[in-house]
Amino acid sequence: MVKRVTQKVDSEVMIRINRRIILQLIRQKHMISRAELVKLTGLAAPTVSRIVDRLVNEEDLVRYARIGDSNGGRPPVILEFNPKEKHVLGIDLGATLIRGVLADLDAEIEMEVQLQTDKEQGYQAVVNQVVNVAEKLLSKRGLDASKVIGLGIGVPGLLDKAKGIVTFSSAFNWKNVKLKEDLEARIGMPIFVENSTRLMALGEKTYGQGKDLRNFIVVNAGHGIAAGTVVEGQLTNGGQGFSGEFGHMTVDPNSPIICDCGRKGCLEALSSGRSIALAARQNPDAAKSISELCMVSIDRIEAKTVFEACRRGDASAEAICLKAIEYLSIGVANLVHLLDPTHILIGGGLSLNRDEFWKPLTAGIRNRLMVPNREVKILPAEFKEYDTVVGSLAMVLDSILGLDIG
Amino acid sequence: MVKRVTQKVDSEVMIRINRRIILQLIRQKHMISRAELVKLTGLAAPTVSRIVDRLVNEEDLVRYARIGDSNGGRPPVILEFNPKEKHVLGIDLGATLIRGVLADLDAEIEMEVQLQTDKEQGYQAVVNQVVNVAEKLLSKRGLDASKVIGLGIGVPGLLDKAKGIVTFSSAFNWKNVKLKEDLEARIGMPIFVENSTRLMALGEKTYGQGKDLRNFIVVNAGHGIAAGTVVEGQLTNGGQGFSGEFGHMTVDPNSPIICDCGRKGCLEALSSGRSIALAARQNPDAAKSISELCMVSIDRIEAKTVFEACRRGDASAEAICLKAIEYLSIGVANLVHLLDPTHILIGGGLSLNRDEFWKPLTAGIRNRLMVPNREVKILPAEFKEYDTVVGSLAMVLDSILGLDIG
DNA sequence: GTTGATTCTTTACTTTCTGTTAGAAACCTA
DNA sequence: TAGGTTTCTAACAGAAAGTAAAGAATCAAC
Repeated sequence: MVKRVTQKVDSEVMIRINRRIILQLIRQKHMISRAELVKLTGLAAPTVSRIVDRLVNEEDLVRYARIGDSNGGRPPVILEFNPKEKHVLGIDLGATLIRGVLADLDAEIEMEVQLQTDKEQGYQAVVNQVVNVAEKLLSKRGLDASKVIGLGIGVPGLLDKAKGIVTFSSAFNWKNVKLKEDLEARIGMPIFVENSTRLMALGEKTYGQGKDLRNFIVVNAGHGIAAGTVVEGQLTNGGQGFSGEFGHMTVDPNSPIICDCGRKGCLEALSSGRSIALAARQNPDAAKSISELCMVSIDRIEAKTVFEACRRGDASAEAICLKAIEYLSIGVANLVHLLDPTHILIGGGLSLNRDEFWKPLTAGIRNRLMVPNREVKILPAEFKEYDTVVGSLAMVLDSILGLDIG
Repeated sequence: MVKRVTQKVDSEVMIRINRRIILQLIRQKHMISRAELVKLTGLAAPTVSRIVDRLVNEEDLVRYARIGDSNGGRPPVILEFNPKEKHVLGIDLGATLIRGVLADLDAEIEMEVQLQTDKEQGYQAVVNQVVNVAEKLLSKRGLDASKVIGLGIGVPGLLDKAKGIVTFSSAFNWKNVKLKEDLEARIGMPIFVENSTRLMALGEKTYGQGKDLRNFIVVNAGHGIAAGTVVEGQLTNGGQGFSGEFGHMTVDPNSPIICDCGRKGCLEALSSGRSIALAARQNPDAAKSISELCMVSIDRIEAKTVFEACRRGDASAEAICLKAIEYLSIGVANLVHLLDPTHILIGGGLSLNRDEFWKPLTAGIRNRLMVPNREVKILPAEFKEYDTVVGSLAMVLDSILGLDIG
């Protein structure tokens, strides 16, 4: 067998690409007429009609929604993505929280289930929890698996997307677990596994702030730290699917703090929510004052608590937060210099804080950028804590609708 | 005017892509038959023949070279990229050296001219030098501009490729100079301007180590430091064309050393050839011992000298080199975690040193990588000091041959 | 040498896309 | 109701790739 070099184009590829363009637009614009599709794609009107016809009559993916308002002549037929009675499941498998959602084919969330992650009990327990969440989502609506086209799940860690194997996850302490296989055996539908941060980027790219952007980065600043990068319109996977391990960027080689990965000075060990909580708990003065101010016991102090203390004017908390944010700014500035994105979207738990997080961060980043790079826009991720889940929906829909191919 | 969203595909696009695939293969494989093209592309034989026909008879870009050896049947006609009497010019505009080459359409270098860069005299003087180099390359062969399809030039710094404006170059102290325009006025042929490091990556991708790779990074470790990244087969430009400013990654925020860009702890200020030379000159002990050992005056100590002293066993020189290399390893490891390339190619002046550079570098990088990322291969760039020049040839050929589109 | 198999290339024809042109359908304005 | 506008469709043309089969040039075997 000869190894093909590049993808040739024949009429089959041609129609597949044009079909994809049209399907993408219908999905993105939500409600759109054929006339508009003609203008946006540059395709001839009969071509658009033909493709839409097939999507409506053969593939059953699109439907005629209603007659639109006239623009001075015959009113357009408005098309919409066919919600049918089909649904998608998306799960964000976080270190502390499992968030599952049921959505329609427009990725509109219809129901949500949350569960505290019980990771201490090991891998099988977590798998059980995921199955549980999926079953709850179905049963509450009285749906069976046949009404669901698939389940997308975002996991923090390194993984082999195609095989659905989690190669390594420090958050869960997993090595080479066959998550896709194990879930497919329990849940009767196609399962898609991907890194949570890359899913955040995919979510923003498909439905959020990144819709019309070609170069942007989503920074997931939460319990851990990672980045999803979109370069020239493409979500990057890296050579082995490990792209985005931003948290293990060394930002201070002289730092005494050792990361979970065993190395010194990792961004994640200096800026993550986990590290902020740790710093507060381990500093007796800070721990005492934060604990008193926010009325939680010292071993219950979380990053959120530290930021709250900061907001209430606690100096020791502020010092901890500013230090962490400073390192994060260094890391983000490094990203910008390297990849020159037009936008930086920041999500994850930390991004849910207000000025006490955002002001020093944006200022810190800009201070560290070379002049021309300062054009970069720094924004909160659109879907906040739902970013990964929205991305997991996008992933399933992309696969099923044939939108993720060449 | 409506903004198009994605590129539609019609028969014109179809033939353009297939033409490009075939042309790329002919260029890459150097000598290839239509039968092989059929196998490699998956296109039908008549399709390949038709496209090749056009390339031979209408476009005059390919020619029948000779009859190949039989494989048990009718012997194949071997095609080659048509060298005709056409040529390309490539220039590497370095901070210390201007290297110009004349090459055939296979990017085989036919002649070379070098000039010490006279950047102290300002922009116009450098433009004059470039014109000079180009004219020498032509006149020595008795060629006139009509025999040359274009000139590609690599410049260290940020630039707007399309307009050919160098936005900022610290090496030359230029701001917003219209290099393309100014050169086109003096040299009667199309001029293409690009960042030197991205050209290194393009050179490796087109003709070198990166030929069959989809995710790799070329690190230019020389006078300055920068990186060219190829992600999913695409050379990245970034949102504004500023991608690759690896040298301004902060690797030690507590370092007292201030970079040309005004910030502290930039990789370039800690690891570049310039910084190594500076460190040696400014440390009295080291300067004295290196100067004596290598028999050069202190103000003539360059990075090369320091490495030589290191090779000859000078401890102070070794300390300086190891420190610089350590920072470089940190930077490269950061790159790997972020983008997960399969290969790292290292070029630039520093890479021309031997074990005293490579051993601590590869060891340092691997030490700083998380386990699964250690699969990455670290290799010297194939074309060494000719990398940028080869890339500039590739750029011109790509543009002229229509290979850089869609 | 002649014959048959093998490999490479071309010829003639089919299929399947998109595009063009013209006209029908459905609305607005006057 | 008439004329203009926008949207959509029908019929046909054009262009590309593909298929099948024949032709061309070799090798191998008798």
